Amino acid sequence: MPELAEVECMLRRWKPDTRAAIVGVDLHPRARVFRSCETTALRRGLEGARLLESLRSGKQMMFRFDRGWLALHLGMTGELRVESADWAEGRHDHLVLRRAESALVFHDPRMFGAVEFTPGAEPPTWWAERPPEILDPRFTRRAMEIFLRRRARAPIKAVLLMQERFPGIGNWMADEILWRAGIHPARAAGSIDADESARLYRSLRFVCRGALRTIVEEKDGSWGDPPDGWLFHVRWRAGGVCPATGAPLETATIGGRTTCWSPTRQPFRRS
DNA sequence: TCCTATGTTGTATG
DNA sequence: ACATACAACATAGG
Repeated sequence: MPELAEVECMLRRWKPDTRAAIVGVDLHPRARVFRSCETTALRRGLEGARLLESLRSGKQMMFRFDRGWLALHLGMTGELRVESADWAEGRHDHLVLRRAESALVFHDPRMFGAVEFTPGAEPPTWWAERPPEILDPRFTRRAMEIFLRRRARAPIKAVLLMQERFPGIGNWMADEILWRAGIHPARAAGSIDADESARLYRSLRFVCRGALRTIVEEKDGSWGDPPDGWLFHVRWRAGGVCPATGAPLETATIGGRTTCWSPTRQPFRRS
């Protein structure tokens, strides 16, 4: 499920609260989501702790407590919820942080998600070294182009999914961006010319901004759909047509992922 | 039964 | 050492 905007939406459910301390931590240490987590340190660090700050970098979430840093990744099916204080954990509720008035729940059926805990005042180094967000001024067209040149032989679709340069982009957003930029997903990243690169950069920022705006409008803790006219609304539909040209869409596996594009708007060509 | 799934990582190969 | 491709992870739903 979760790409940039959905992760942001989940993040906002776990709001900082400097008054409410964690009074209980429920978890099953053998669950796969704890594969990189020292669960005894997590218990020790979070019992009695307060959530000071909820942060996000791409799809990665980071919760700063007064006694340590809790990193969560939602994988393919992860969700964050806030439930009542007496919440009885269900089958896929892997981590429950209980407070006096409510419980913070991390739920993930497929367990591709991950939990990590770093005790103390300093965050882990990977967090300190996180790449710039796509909407950050430090995400420059030049930095994007240098990255594309380094990944010259890989399909552009696969390159857009690389979190080290395009944090938050997932399968549907990558297709949306390439459709908007008029670039065929199988094009080699190194063959993108200056005009295409300018369109790609603009589309990246447009789609990120648009996706985030839809979630900001939501009040009830769930996210809305992207705006009308986006590829998103038709990309999984059998017989879907391009919102811009009306021509039939195409689907294939590119970069290891199911990919949808409009052959009329995104013709394949070298250059 | 078989196929799919909005993600990442380890491993093999070039 | 670096870039690329792909199986594997675990579960639910069509």
